[in-house]
Formats: sequence, C-alpha cells, structure tokens
Amino acid sequence: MAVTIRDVAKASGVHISTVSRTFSAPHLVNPETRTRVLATAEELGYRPNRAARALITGRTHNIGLIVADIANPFFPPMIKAAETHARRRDYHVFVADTDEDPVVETDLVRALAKQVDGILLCSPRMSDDQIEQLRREVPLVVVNRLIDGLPAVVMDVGTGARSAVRHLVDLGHRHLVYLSGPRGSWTNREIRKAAGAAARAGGAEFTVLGPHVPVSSTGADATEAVLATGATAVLAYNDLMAIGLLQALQDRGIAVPEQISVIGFDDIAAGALVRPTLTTVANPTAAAGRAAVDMLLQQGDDGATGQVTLRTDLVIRNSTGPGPYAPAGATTKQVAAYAKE
Amino acid sequence: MAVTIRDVAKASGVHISTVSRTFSAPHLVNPETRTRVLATAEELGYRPNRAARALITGRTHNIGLIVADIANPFFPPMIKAAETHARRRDYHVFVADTDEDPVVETDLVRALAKQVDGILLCSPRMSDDQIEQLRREVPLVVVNRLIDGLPAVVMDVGTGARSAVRHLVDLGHRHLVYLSGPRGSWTNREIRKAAGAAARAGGAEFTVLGPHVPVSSTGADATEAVLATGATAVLAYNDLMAIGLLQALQDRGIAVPEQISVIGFDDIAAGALVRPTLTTVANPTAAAGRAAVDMLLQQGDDGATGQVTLRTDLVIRNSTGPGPYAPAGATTKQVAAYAKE
DNA sequence: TAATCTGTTGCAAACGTTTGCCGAATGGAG
DNA sequence: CTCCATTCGGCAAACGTTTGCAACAGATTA
Repeated sequence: MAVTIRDVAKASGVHISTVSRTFSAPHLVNPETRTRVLATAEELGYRPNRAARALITGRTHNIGLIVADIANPFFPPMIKAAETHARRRDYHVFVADTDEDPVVETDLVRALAKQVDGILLCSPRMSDDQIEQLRREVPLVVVNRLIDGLPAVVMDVGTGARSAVRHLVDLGHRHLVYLSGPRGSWTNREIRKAAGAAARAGGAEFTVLGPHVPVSSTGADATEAVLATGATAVLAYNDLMAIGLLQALQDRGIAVPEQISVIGFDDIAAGALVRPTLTTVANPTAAAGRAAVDMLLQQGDDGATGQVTLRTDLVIRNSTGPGPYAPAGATTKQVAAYAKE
Repeated sequence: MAVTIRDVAKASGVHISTVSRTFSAPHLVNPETRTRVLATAEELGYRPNRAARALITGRTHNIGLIVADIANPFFPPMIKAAETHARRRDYHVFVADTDEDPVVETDLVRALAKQVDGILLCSPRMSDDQIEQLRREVPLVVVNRLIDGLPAVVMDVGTGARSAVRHLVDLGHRHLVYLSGPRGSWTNREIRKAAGAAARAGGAEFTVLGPHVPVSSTGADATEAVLATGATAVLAYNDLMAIGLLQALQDRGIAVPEQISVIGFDDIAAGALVRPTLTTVANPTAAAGRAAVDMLLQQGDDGATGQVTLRTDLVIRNSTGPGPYAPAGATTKQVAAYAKE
C-alpha cells in the first residue's frame, strides 16, 4: 500500500541503499543520481517511515511533553511554544496530561519512554526520588522544579515574589496574606519563602493560608479566611486563585484595590480581561517551553545538564493600590511589561 | 542497553516468540509459562518497543491531533479529553499547532501520516478539497466542519444560536447584532444563518458585523460599530470576543445587561470569571474530543464514516437582561447547565 | 606503469517485534 | 494400543530502514 524505499529504488533503477543515502546522507551520492531519485520519490509520494528509521538508529525524533493539566491556562502557551520549537527542529511532540496524579505521571513516562528521545516533565507532582529513578530510563528535562544534577528550566518566581511584596510594601501595606498553592509544588515553596522574607524585610506581617488546589474556586473559598486575618493585601499562588478571590471580594461589596489589593502569578490571558485588571507576576512560559526543548535536544549530543533560570516580571495593573500606611501621593504606576519573542 | 524481548526470552528459558505471545496473544501460551515470563519481564523492566511492533503490524497505536491554536481557550479542554480518552484505549497522541495556517496544516498531516493510525483535524482552515485529498493518505476525522462522506464531529451551533436569539427576543429585544468570526469558519456560517433566521422569525432586526479574528481585542474594537447600530443585544462568535466587548462597554460606562445584553459562544472558563458573568452557548468540547477519538478508532475496524452532531446548550448568566420591549416582569432565569462526563 | 586514492554504488546484516507454519507432547476416545 | 485432536512452543520470514564493508571505476601520484 504505502510507497517504500524499495519502490523508489526500483523506479529509479538504483539500490535501496542509494535511496536511503539520498535522504539521510546526501553528500555520499552523486548529484545526478540524487536529483533523479528525489524526482521519482516526489513523483511516487514517498515519505520515509520514521518508525523503521527509529528502529535502527535508535532516535525517534519524537519528544514527550507531560503536564499536570492541559486545561490549566498556565500550560497551553508553554505547550504551544514547545511544540512549534520542536517541530522547527523536525521533532514531533506527544502531549499527555496526568490530571495532577503522580502515579499517572510515572506510568506515562515509562509508556512513552520507548517512543521518544526524551521527555519534558512540566511541574511534576512526583517526588524527587521518583524523578531521579525515571531519569535513568529516559532523558528528562524538568520544568518548574530544581533537582541536583538534573537538567531543568525554572522560572525565577523568588525574584517575582520579592518584587510583588516590595510593590505592596511601597504602596503602604503592612499585613500580607499568601494564598498557598498545592502541597507538592516547588514553585509554591519558592514563592512562600521569598515573599515571607521580603515581607519581614519590609517590616510587614506575613500570613500563609493553605495549601489550596490552584483553581479559581479555592481562591473564592478563601475569602472569609483572608478577611479574618485583617490583611490589606493578598498574594496568590496563581492568577486563577487571585481572580476567584477578586470576584468573591467584589461580590460581597469589598472594593479592590481600595480596601484590599490582590496580586497573582502567571499572567494568564484572563487576568487582563477581568475588572479590575489583575496585577500579577508574569512567567515566561513560552520561553520556558523553548528552552526546555533546546536543553533536551542538546542533552543527546553532549550529556551536559544545565539548569536555566528564566526571569519573571511584575506586571502592575489595577488590582493593587495604596494601603493604610501609604506615603502621600502613592499610586500604582504602570510598568513596561516583559519581552516576548 | 534497553531490555528487549530477547533478554526476557533468554532469562526465562523460552523462545522469543513465546515472550511475544505472552504480551500480544496471552491465550496462546500456557498460564504457567505466561506467569513466569511476565515475572522475568517485570523483573528486567521490559517494555515492548512500539516502533518495532508498528513496523510489522502496521498499527502504531498513535494518533495525531491538529488544532489551529493550542493557546485558544476553546481547544485545551478538547485536547485534554481526547488525550485522556485515547490513552485509556492505549493510544498516544501527537499534538500539533498550525498557527491558523492552512499550509502548515497540510504539511503537518503528511508529516504525521506515517507515524499515526489516524488524525483528528480540529477546526481546519484548509479547503474541503485539500481535506478530501489528504483523506486518501491517512484516516481522518474532522471536528467542526461538515464535508460529504467524511467522518466528522460537529457541535450543533445552529440550535444553540436559535436558543440564544429566542432568549433575547423573549426578553424583549428587537434589534440584534451578530459579531462575526473568521471568514473560513464553518461554525461561523452556521451561527450566522441560524441566528438570522431565528431573529426574523421573532420579528427582530438582525445586523451582522465582521468578519473578525476571534480574539478579545476585536470584540472590544467593535464597540463603536455595535453602538452605532442602535441594537440592544449582541451575539458574538465566541466568548473571547464577547468578553472583550463586555469590558469595553463597561469601560465607557454602558451597563450590561441593563443597556445592552451580550451572549457569547463556547463557554470557556473565563466566562464565569468576568463580571457580569457571561451568558453563552456551551459547546461540549470535551465530548467532541472523545467522540472524535472513538470515531477514528472505529474507522479502522469497519470503515464506517458517521457524522456526529453534539448538542449545545444555552447557559444563562448575568450578561443578558430585559430589553426595551420586555413583557412585564421579564427577567433572566437560571437554566440548568449542560451535562459533563 | 604500478600504486594509491577518491567518489559512488551495491550487498547484506541489523534493529525488535509479530505471526504463519510445523512439530512435540499430552490426553481422550475408540 | 492406536489414532486423532488439542495445546503449546519453536523456527524463520517479514516489516522499512540504516550503515559498515567491499567493489569498482577513474583520477592522481610516485
């Protein structure tokens, strides 16, 4: 049915090895022969069978991309960037969703292992040990998690958290709440640590609530608890939670940012669509996707295992405003957003 | 390096064919032998090489999923559902993004063809002819497009549009605007036709604006034009545009739904997060993803090429309210939302 | 002129499976 | 005790490529 290398060989009167070389090592074949082969291949509609090629070369030219939840708006831009970037390098991408389940995560890596040259593990939920274990079975690059000796791409959320806290302190807030994210999250831990330190440094009280499943409903559900603390500013693990909180506050007649300021993380598209628009720490997810792909493909070459840290940027919008200790004339100011490719 | 069928055979003292059968035709091997083989396989960490298997069986157990834009919030729930559903049937999914480019679309199908058992083409931008052509090279299921003789899954947006218009007419609106979507879209055409007919049937004026790129900014940009028509209700091609319009209206002090009612399409998550919450026509994207996968996998078996139409449902929230011709006491009423799996 | 090199091609083994065919062993029926 | 059916497992070919090796021709060098 399908046209193979053999058909092309027969049709152009050469041996199959010549056809093979025409595609995989063109410099080894006479230019004249080459064009002839190429012509008949084109004519017959020949396309190399990657599975067969993979079988003998050991390289599939596929990569796996595993995320916790495709529908979480944090991931699609990353998936998109990674896929496009990979394809430009002639790699195809398997995308899989673990539904936040560490067990599925492990199984998935193993199931994909034989079919890919490497796997991108985005925001993994499993333990460091498990990841180290899997690493011995298939090349891995981890996104949003730092493990010694493992190639990784992380967002510098610590710096982002510090900027966010400083912004709030500058606005005159002296009591901050952090709405914590999921328990296993490296990002969550980093934010909490950095924000807490920055708050103390700024002479502000710092209260942590959580952990929470990182969706908008948990943000809304936390409203009571937030109000009970008496804090005037809230930092949320992600935009989804921040938006949930934002709307819940409004629904009970509490003005944002007049009475409470809110900051999220990620800068998902919806943040600019809600009112007030959401101040947030932008994560370069697309850049992370590209960097991770590059890292994975290089890994094959030299085995170098770098760790890349990507810059995050505070994007000031309208959900943050002067607090009770505001210096005279303090006001939110627009800040140039982060760069895109 | 990797452990193969041969290693397992040697370790358990049987021929490789027995090992093979243990996995692909268990009933042909003695239960005793089987457990022994299974045990050593487990011990050695053996995983069948799918590429090799594909080479001989001709079935890769992979499928391709091609969408116009992964980052468009309409798609991720569909991708997620399709992937999960496929995996449950032991299929892995290549996801690719065409960036709305019909040429990329064609190339992608061809590039993936040899590596998959079939391809899901979601909201394709290429011509019917091109699709028919590709169909001869690889099994295809098209989502959101109806082509004679081609297996397809479509959302019944026509009925959704009619419900939406009827809802508006019942509320006392007599002049409706439709914010048109992208030119090549089958869905857009269906909505326009059905909404127009329903409006006429209800004795309402119907104005079409567009086409538009289906993103929030074009919705906002259309504000002037919408106001100029004097209409009191707007139907938008999708939620993104509806939300953009919603916010632009609010920004210029026009109350929604008091002065203008707005309805979107898709029911993306953000619709419930904006204020007022968005009345919209919910598309069962997840169900569509699952149905498309089922269809593709069945296609292999019997070659039947059905066309499935999925129900859409009007979800009434707070962006629609009584119009100038409202009967006394008319008010929006909550409606039970659509079913999920 | 002989020896060596270079460029081009063919040959055949290999990659890790599946599967049709055949033979061996077992057990029941006659 | 023979025959036949059934169950099980081995053998080897096949899937579509890549690639080391060898062969050959023509060109270059000594």
